[in-house]
Amino acid sequence: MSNKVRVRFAPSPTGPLHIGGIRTALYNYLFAKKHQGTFLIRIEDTDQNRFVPGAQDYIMESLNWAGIMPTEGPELGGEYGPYVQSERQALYKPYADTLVENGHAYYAFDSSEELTKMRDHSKTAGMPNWQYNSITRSSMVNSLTLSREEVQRRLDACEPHVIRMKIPRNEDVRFEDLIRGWVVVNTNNLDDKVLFKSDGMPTYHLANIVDDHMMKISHVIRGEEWLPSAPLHVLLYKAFGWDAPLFAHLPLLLRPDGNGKLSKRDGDRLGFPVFPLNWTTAEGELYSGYREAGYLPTAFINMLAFLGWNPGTPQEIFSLEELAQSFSLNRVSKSGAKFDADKAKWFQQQYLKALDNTIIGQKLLSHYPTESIERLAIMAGLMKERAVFISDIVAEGEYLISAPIEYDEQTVIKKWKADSADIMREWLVILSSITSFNADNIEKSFKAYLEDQHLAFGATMPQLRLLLTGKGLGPGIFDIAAFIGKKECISRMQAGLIALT
RNA sequence: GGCCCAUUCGUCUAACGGUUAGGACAUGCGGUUUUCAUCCGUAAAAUAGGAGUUCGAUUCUCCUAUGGGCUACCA
Repeated sequence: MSNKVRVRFAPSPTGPLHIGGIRTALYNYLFAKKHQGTFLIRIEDTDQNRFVPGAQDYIMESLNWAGIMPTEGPELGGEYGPYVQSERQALYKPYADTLVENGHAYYAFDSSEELTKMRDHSKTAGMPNWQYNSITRSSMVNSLTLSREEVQRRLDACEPHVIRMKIPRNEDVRFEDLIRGWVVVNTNNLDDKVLFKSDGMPTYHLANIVDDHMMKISHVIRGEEWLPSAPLHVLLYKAFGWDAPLFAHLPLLLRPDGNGKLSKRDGDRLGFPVFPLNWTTAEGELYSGYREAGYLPTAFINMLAFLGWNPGTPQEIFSLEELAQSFSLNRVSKSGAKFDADKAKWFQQQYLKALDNTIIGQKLLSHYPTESIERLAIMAGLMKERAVFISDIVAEGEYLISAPIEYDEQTVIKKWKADSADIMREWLVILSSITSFNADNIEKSFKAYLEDQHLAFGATMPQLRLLLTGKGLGPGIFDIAAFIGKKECISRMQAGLIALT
């Protein structure tokens, strides 16, 4: 790549960003990193009606959590700011005017009410796809049909109007998408899109092209939902006489069941988050997020990277740096990917397993503030192999910290026999006499006792586990015993013997 | 309806004209751990259909089907 790579993620603050958006941001980030380029964020808030307070902060916080912060953007600043389109508002009108002057655009005075009426009419007449285009514009109220004086009069009277792109008749627009190859669309299928709205704001199309040009964007990497408007964008670059950036349209993230793209309600309906972070709507409705569900950002990113991309090698676990090294747009797949919640969990499990025990211990501290980091790290080592989330360690390893208050019914029925109490009482005496109370010694002495009594380990161990933990399964029982300590073992056994007899 | 994009195991995907169509997740079955989990092994599981092009098509072309996206003074 000869020119400097500059890519952008351009969300609109209309609500929380879902994981498809994060993935788009991620691919932009990876692409920039890979090519020593710049990744920036631009907030596209040209629709004042859909603005949602807090959405912008949510977006930034999500990117920050995921570890894919841009180097230019709102609050971050940068050479090409401001990075919020509403703050750039004054900038766009002259560009729209230029297009009118050189004949690529025109003023249109038709109200949106008239237009919807128009569409409804033609629909009932059996023409479902009425468009404001190269044919119909000649019968509409615009600067192409009105006299010069009349147009000027209306403009002077501040009559509401928009500026529309004058799409040429019967031309093939072609561009090479980095993921899909050549895409060709005939302009007869395009309509005269509004570039500048009557409220004084540009539409996405205008603002996007102007900003991408001014911010020297080299590659536009965005979702497939933008593919149909890419020809319009190509036409716009041409009309301005600018070089267009290279385009790459990413496959969509699809819902795991049935059909359609992932939407915000799917997550909680299907039992997995669709959002990076929790989001509460103004009405008080909560959409759950990956962070709060307990996912490590590293696992989340790794999982997301593989939804629509693969390195071409069997390696699946990638750090962010490794992803950036390996990433390439031509290994991005063309077809939409159904989100797989099981695979997401698997990634999380892998990352938890690899996470340092002391780090897990530190995170456990908020649940067990009276415990030492050292002990919590041991707890992590004991529990993490059978956990997916840190919360599982807390939930399943509770007995490591405090004595059981109940005993698993099924295990009691299956493993607690008539003679169990006697056996455990005897063993308790021996246990009390163990001097160096570590897992090895406890195990040796327990097994020696069993041998002496001709008891089977498999039948007896669960009884000890039951007394100590209240459960029928878990980590090695001697590790548990050593962890909770001799004094605690004795008191738990005594309490258990009372409870179970 | 129109336009555009896509189509390999249930899911994510590999194979860029020649492979017993590979891997991962999930699933089944074994083994290790006298528990559970981990780990290891193993099984089942796919080229949407039809025409071409070619000595040979998962791979190239066309048609059909299916899925998806777009079709606003939303992004």
